[in-house]
Amino acid sequence: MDFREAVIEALTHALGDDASSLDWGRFLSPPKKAEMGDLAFGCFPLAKARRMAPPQIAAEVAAAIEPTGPIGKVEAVGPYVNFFADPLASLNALTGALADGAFDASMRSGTSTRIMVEFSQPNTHKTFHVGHLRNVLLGDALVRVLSARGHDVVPVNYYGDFGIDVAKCLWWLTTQDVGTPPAEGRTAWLGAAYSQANTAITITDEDDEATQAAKHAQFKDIREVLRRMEEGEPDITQLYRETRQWCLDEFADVYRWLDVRFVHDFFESELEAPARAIVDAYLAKGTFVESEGAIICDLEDVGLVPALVRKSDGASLYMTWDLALAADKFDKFGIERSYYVVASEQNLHFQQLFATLEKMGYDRAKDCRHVSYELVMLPDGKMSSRKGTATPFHELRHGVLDAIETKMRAEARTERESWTDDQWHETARKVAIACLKYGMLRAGNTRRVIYKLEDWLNPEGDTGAYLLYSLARISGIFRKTDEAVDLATAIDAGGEFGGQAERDLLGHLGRLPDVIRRVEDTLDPSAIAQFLYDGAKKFSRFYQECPVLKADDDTRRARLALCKAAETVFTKALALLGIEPVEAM
RNA sequence: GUCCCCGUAGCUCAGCUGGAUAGAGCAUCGGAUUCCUAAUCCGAAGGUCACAGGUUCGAAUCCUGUCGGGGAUACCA
Repeated sequence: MDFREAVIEALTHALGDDASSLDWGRFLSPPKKAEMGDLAFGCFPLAKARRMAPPQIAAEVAAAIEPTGPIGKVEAVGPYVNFFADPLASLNALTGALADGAFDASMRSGTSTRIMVEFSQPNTHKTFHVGHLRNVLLGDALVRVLSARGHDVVPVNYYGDFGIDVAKCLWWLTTQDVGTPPAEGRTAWLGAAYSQANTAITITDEDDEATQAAKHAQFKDIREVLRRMEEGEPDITQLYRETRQWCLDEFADVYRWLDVRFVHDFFESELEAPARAIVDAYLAKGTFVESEGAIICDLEDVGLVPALVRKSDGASLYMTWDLALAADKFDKFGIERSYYVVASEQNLHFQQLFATLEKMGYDRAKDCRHVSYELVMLPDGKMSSRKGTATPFHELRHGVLDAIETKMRAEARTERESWTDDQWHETARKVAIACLKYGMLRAGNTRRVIYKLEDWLNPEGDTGAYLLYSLARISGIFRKTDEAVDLATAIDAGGEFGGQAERDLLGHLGRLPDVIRRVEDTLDPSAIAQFLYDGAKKFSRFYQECPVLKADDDTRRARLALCKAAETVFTKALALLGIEPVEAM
C-alpha cells in the first residue's frame, strides 16, 4: 500500500461517517512547506457537521491516528492534520516503481489517442531567428510529453515556401548586385534580401510623388516575378528551386542540431490547387458565400467576424490553405486530435478556422486546439524578419557554444583533464542546448520572452546549465564508487536516512507523473521546467548536507538509492524537454 | 468600439482545481571549500499581489468595474 492510500485509510477510520462524502483530491494535498510533512488534510469541510473549529477537529483526528507502515508520523498544526511518510518506506516505494515500470505507467494516460502536432512552420527565403526557436522547442516538448503520456503522436511541419514574400526575395536577387551567398547562414542571407526588398518598396510619409510612383512600379515588378513563378518560367523557377532548397537544407540542419523530428512535411506551394477546389465546392454548397466581391464563411452565429477564404481578386490566403491542410490531416492521417503551435497573434485566425471547419461538417473540429504562446521580444520591441531586426539562429548557436566552451576551459577540473576535443565539443553542445531549451521553455506560454544574450549565457542560477550540473554531480558520485545500486532491491535499514533534505527530495521526485498529467491539459511544458529546477535545488541541498560515500553502510546504501532515483527521474524529465544529460561538466 | 493575453520584491518570473507566515533566480550585503564537481550551498534585506468593489468561514487565485502594457479586429502572411 502506498503512502497516500494509507493516509486515506487512516483518515477514513478516524473520521467514521464523516469521511464517506469527502473529496480526497481536494482536501488532501502536500503542505506548503516540506518540513510540515508530506500530505496534509485540511479539516475545513468537517467544521459545519461537527460544529467545531477546524483546529480542534485537527487535534482530535491526529490523536486518533496511530502511525504505522508507510505513515511515519502524524501531527496537528492549526486546522491541518499533517502526515509524514516513513522515509525508508517511501524510498523503497519509489525505487520499486522505477524498477518495475509502475512509475512510467503512472505517467501514461488511460487511453491512447492519435494526435497531430503541427509546429515550426518556417518560411523559406526569410531569416530563421530566435523567435522561431520558441515555437520549435514548445512544439517538440509537447510531442515528447504527449508521447510519454502514451499517445500516438504525429509531429508535422508546414513550410511557407511560396507567395509574394518569396517573390520579393527573388526580385531583389535578380535586380540587385548581391554578391555570392555565404557558406553558412544562407537563409539569413536570403532573409536580408527579402528585408531589403521590403524596405525598398515600403512607402513612407517623406516620399515625394516620383519616389512613390517608382515604388509602385517596383511592386508591379514583384507581382510579375510571382506570376512567372506561378507559370513555371524556367529561369525564375530554377532560382526559386535552388534557393528554396538552401532553406530546407538549413532548416533540416537546425532540427538535427536541436534533435527535433517531424514525420511529415506539408508545403504551402502544394496546397493552392486543393484549396481552390475546397472554396469552389463549399461555395456551391452554400457554406461559403460571396461578399463585397470576396468569398467568406459567415460566422456571426458563433460570435465571430466572417472568415475570408478568397480575396476579391481571386487569390487565396492563409485561411484557404489552412482549410485544405486541415482537410488533408483529417482525411489522410486519421487523426483524432489536431494541435497547432502558433503565436498568439493568430488567436482569432484559429477560432475562425475551427468554426469554419465545423460548418464544413468536420466533427473533429472540436478536437482541434490552438497552442497559443506569446512572442520572443527584443528589449526594445518586436522582432521582425520584415525589418531585419531579428538575431539569426546560427548567430545565436555560435554565440552560446563559444561562450560555454570558453567558460569550461577557463576553469580547471580533474574530470576534464582527459577529455578529447570531441568530448569538449559534445559537452559544450549539450550544455548549450540545455541553456537554450530551458531558457525558452521555463516561461509559461502566455508570457512574453525578452531575448537578451547575456541572460542566456549567465552561468549562475536558474538556467539549463544548473540542471545539467546537478545531474553531473550525481554521476560524479557513482564514478567514485564500485557499489552498484539495484533499484529493484528494497533496502531494509536506512541508518540516518530520513533528514529534511532527503525527505524533501524524495517527495519531489514522486510528483513528476502529476506534473506531466497537468501538461497534457494545459499544453504548457513550463511546469516541467519548474519541476526540474525545484528538483535540482532540492538535490543541491541534499548534496551539501548529506555525505553519501562517507556515510555508514546503511545510510550510504539508502542515499545511493536516492541518488539513483533522482538521476533516473531527472533524466526522464529532461528528456521531456529534449535535453540530454552530461556525465561531467 | 469589441475580443484575447499580461500587471506579484529594484529586475526576470513561480504560485496546481480558493486554504497554513505569498516563493525562487538576478542584483545588494554577510557567511561556508583539509570533505562525493563552488556553474554550489547557507543567511540578511527587499511585497498595500495595479486599483476599487463583490462572492466566501477564508481571495494573489473566482466575479464585476477602472487604470496601465501588449496583441487581434475580412482582401499581409
